[in-house]
Amino acid sequence: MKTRDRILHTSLRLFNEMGEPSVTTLFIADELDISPGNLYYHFKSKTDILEELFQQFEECMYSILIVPESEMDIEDLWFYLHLIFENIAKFQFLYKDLVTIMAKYPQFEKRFQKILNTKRKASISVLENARKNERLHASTDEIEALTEQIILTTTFWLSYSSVREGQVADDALARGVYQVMSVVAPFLEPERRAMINGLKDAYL
Amino acid sequence: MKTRDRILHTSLRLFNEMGEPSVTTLFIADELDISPGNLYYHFKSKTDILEELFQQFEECMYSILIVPESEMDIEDLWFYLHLIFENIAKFQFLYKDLVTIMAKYPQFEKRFQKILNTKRKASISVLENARKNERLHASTDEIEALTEQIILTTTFWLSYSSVREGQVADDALARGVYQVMSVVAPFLEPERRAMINGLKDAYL
DNA sequence: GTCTATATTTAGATAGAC
DNA sequence: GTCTATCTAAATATAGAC
Repeated sequence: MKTRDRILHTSLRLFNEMGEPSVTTLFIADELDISPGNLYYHFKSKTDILEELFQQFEECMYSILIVPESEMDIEDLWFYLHLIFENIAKFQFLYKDLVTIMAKYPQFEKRFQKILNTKRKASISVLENARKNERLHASTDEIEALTEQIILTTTFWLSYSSVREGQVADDALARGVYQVMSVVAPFLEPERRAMINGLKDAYL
Repeated sequence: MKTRDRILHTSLRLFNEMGEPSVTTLFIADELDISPGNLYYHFKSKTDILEELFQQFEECMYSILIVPESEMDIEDLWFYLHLIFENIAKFQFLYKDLVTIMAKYPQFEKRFQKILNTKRKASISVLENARKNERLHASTDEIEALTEQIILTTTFWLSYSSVREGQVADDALARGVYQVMSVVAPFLEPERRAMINGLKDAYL
């Protein structure tokens, strides 16, 4: 593995473990047993490391978001949410210090907003489709509020876990998926609603 | 107004407006047209300013949280959520950079967790009570998930607004209250549910 | 209580030898 | 590509005069 890639890899791990504001360039270099000068040979600034990681994040997220929309069932939703949450967990440093990072690196703000908007559109599309197929019973206002709730929960679930328990627990992802499903459940037919409530015993 | 109080007052305003990480002691002093030395005469460190503001926050929050529990109706909930959200907005700097601040000032972590736990207990108590009175139709698991959802939403609604729109809009509070109500609505009787959905037209 | 001037610390970044 | 040594800038904090 080349030094440049090791820097990216270790930076991501340290950011996720300790929070981006606590990780200095010197610390990254120490962790890799290389000199600060060497690190700055490969990246001209800390911002450049962030920029490359943010690009990776964007690519991962969009590759997930282009897939679905029309032919998604509730079982697919469960699986799909896992994909989203895994990607969020992979770049959790972005989410945990979201407001701080957006203030410190304003070049990311519009791009993150665009991802949120894409997610909102995907969510509304899936829910409207489920309504057409009579699997979801909700008004347009309810679908809008439900979408806000889904995006808010996916975005801040790891922050919430981390503040609540002082760290992100092993089952935080599964709990996040369950939590989002529990928001959708009340609008489903009784049998599907029971299925979601049953997921708690099966997975948590 | 004494200098010490002016420092607290202006610090809170600047933290809320710009985010705690962006506000230096020098900037606070400049804003007040006093010298840094004067600021450090009144507070021996930036942490001391934070400590006093956090205490104010705790007192405000607990004074709201001891009140209710048993005899609260859905109309009261609407009013009560406004109180909570107003207090959160008053100390929004804490919420917007929550994870960052908890990492930088670890002495606040347990105390914030205690507030979250108190809120959770209050929420469960109110919901269980509503179930007893047959105004809420939900299982114990559903009440638990609903409570998580309510706490998550109140805690991160301002962060979400701020990231989504680049700032906290004027109607962010009202939208937050509506959003929480919309999470509870599906578990209510049709007439109360319709009332909550009607709140959108009335207030937003 | 308040000021000016300065010290301390630390993170980010560069220069130049190897 | 990598190292050592060093620089700069910014933020926190202190000393001592008034």
